[in-house]
Amino acid sequence: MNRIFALVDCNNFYVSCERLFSASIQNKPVIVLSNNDGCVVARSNEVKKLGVKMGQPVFEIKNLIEQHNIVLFSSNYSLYADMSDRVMQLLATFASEVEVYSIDESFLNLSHVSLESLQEYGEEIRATVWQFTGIPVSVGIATTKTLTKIATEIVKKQTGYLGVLSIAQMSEAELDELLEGISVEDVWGIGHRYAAALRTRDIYTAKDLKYTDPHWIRRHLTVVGARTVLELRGISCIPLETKVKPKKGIMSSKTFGRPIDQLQELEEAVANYTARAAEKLRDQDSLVLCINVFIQTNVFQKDAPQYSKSLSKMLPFPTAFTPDLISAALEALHSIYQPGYSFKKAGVYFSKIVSQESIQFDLFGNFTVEGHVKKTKLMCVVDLLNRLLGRDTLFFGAQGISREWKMRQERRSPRYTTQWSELLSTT
DNA sequence: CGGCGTTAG
DNA sequence: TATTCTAACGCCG
Repeated sequence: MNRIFALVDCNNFYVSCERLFSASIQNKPVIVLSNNDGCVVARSNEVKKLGVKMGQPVFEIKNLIEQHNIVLFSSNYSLYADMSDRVMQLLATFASEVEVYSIDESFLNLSHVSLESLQEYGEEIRATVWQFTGIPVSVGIATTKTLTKIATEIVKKQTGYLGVLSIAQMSEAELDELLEGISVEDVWGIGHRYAAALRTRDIYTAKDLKYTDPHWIRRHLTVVGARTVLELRGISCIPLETKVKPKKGIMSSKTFGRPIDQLQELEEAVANYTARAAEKLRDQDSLVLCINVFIQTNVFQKDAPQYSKSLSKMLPFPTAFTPDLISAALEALHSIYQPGYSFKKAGVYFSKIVSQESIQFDLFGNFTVEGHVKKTKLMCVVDLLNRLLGRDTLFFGAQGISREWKMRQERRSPRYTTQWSELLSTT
């Protein structure tokens, strides 16, 4: 029996979240900004029509913003994450297997639904999410994950589908007709580089790609590209990943709100990023063995002196204890720091991540079981308090207090759904 | 195995 | 004046 997949994709997700709490921006052009309010990361349809691109720097569209009264928001991740949870919980009631693919997308296994009722089933999913969360979604249904992406693409771009399209029951000829209308760079897994390579071989549409020689694809687009071709042919080879896998790398990095030249401020920033990364690490019950610290000046400032350096440090034994990680990070920072530069960005990256279960004892280092247990318990308490009472209720001295280097976020909406003090009120 | 390139959201 | 962040994976040497 053929498998059936659905892709449920929230429309302009961050913008839709903001619109839930503001009646006045329903049909207005709305943009959500990246960290530091620097780039566009979400656009309402009105803004897409104006030609604003994903990731575009805000300063490039300053005039457009004024001319069209575009409403700007800083990103409000507490709100988006909470709304995402609510949507995903609802989706889980429609299928026994769900893959939460990103903050605004899930794949569902719909193999239990008959071909004739797929369209209707999709419409029920959409109506339910809308009723209980107010978030509009698009649903694409097909026999492979790559084809669900295409169905969703069509739903979003062409009017008349009302949010749901099943192409699972279509004949090969009908399918090919649809694929002919999709540019090859709009196929999932084909980015701008691969698209350019394909165009040199006169491959312009999803249909062209579907009928391309698999050996050529295998050579030039790797095994991933070969899978994409098979998926376009209706052969499912990208399985549903239902289990959340622990991350193999954890990164915490940010551009500063303003350039930094003092070592002490860099230390604060690096300590903070390390603390964040360590939280994520403990969240997935992991320990880390290798920590990498990097700093860089403003790469866009062409005429300013540039400096960029990173350094990895192996830890003596795997740990998730924030103070130990901060010490290691600061040591690395001191090795790479050069005075006389204005730094604009720093980051911390954890690699060689292992499960807490499979801890390897270090015979020669100063690892002791008692010490490990004590540190684990302490971090448990810190995490618990911060979860209950808000981030940074407890933090380490090295993280600093004033944090003047912090990113700019001048237009963040209230955390309506996760902070009692920020509930929507009418007064 | 590390570095690089590519893609995704 | 001004330009996100995070993660995965395949290939190659």
